[in-house]
Amino acid sequence: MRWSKTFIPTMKENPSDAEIPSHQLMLRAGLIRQLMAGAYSYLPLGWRSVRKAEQIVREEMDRAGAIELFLPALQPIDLFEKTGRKEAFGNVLINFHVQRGDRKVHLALGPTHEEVITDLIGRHLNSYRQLPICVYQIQTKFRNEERPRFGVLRTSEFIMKDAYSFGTSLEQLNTVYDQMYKAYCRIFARCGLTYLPVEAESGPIGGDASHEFMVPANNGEDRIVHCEGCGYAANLERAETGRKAPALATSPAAAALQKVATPNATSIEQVSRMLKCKPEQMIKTLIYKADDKPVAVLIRGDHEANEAKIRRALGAKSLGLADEKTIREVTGAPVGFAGPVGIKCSVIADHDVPPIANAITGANEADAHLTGVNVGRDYQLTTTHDLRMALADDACPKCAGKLKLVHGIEVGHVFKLGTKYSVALAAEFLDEKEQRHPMIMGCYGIGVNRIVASLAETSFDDNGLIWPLSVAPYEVLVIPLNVTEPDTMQLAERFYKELGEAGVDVLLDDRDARAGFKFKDADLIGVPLRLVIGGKGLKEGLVELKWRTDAAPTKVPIVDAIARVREMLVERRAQDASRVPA
RNA sequence: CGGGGCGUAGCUCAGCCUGGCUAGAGCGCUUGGUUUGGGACCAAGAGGUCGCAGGUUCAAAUCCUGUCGCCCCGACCA
Repeated sequence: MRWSKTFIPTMKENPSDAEIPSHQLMLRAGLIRQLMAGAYSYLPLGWRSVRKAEQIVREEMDRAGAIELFLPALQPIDLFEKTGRKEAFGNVLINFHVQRGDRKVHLALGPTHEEVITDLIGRHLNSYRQLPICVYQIQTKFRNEERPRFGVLRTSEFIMKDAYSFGTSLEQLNTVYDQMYKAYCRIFARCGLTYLPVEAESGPIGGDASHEFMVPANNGEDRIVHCEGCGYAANLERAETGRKAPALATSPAAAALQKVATPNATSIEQVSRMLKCKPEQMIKTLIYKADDKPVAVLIRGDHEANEAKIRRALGAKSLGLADEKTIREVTGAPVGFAGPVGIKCSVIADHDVPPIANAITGANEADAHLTGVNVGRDYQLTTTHDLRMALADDACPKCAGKLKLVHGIEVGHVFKLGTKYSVALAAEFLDEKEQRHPMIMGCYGIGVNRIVASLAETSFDDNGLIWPLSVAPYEVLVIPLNVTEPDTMQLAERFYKELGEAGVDVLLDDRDARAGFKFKDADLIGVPLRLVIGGKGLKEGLVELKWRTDAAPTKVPIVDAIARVREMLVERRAQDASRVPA
């Protein structure tokens, strides 16, 4: 492509709306433009990268045995009513009525396609002999983001690869899951991303039934816990800690239990300010309802409760914060004054609670707290659990190391669904004994735009983007220094033509602009390999080659240039490929 | 949805507090010339319903009210 014939609106200055690197650079390099909050146009350069990422995804899905198809973005609302997800999605589901003759039809724009695919497969596959099968598509998804943000990272419309597997057994599910997991590793590695597969919260199926693929980045919305020692990685909701249960002995320094007035102080922050104590001196008492039974959960004041851990510790199916009425019944006080001393329900505590000597907690009485609260004497525990969100420097659950807390961008998710959708939509098969069973499903998503945005977010320098060869919009940028010089231009045209014929993605900067201007643009858009023609070098029969990441160019004789470029590309590709797992 | 910020030329912004001639700058754009290896220089231009609506006033980019849009923090995100 010739620069003068395509559309690459680069910008020297950062648009004021853009704050994070990927957003700024994608705008400045002319990859995207915003249409409205949460919706972006992909300009030629940006679209080429998206398509390259998409193609890598496609190749790896095919390699893993998945079958590509294409489902409608328009979906009848009934499907979502059947699975209960109209409710579950709520506002996120974009849905509307359209007029058809004298009727109104209620439609939704697909936020994902579990319903559609389950309906389709359930209708047409009926026998265990036809299973397992894994199908996928690359489609635009629509989710009404309440708050779109971070440029292209969180939008209301995005391209997603979604795959769905259907099988007759857990073994079949596990096999596909494994294949998908491996395919994902290859995909992100091929895209040149630094990625981390992390254990994710997976609902009632439990175990390791869900992994998210994260790109560590400061601006990532997700928080993940990572142990560099053993490689353990999990998202914050899931992350366990290696803390041990402490002794449940009353502190020898236990002071007298005292009630203090704390009018209107209902939060840890308010109480700590009023009593001039640190939050870590306090016990936060949260009243939950676990399968409709109230339970008091004790967490150290400066810690954050993890509901999934609490649910698992209690062995409960459902868990939610209790309503005001329940709290009054259990504590005899309004919300904000709960404490373990004398509470009328069962109590479980996090490991870090009993070691607090002379703790401060609610007095189960309005406008009052207790000080000098000590385990064993004032409240009883038989054991403790890991009930809070992991923190940096917590012990690793898998080794002797310490956990690190990092932010990440979720680029992929693999998930064992089970039979939720196949039951709701009657996707059943007949086994060899003529018994009906719901199919066992898995789903596997990849945010294609997010691959590109994650690269922009993590691979750049002061001058602009730095693309890996595999996802770069063009592989080689040919820059004739002076397009009005016939010798220069003639050679540039020849290189452009020959590289193109050799299957290289080449961009020719044929603009009549000064050298410095073109170099700045070249760095900004980040094309991996730069070939410069003109000036003194040309008179000596030399041209210059430079990787985007090189400090200085190397001079190559004109006659060798094309061969050298091809060689360099081959070497780089091999180098990149060596980082892709088998 | 709660909190905060911002809407003036294609982009970045000044002017607004304290109302007053024809609304400014830099970059970009057009034309001509000089330049030509890291975002050149000179000259001449084009480009603005000051987000929109209403109000106050002799007079509104500026003050008031409403509204729309965008950004950030939080809540939410099978």
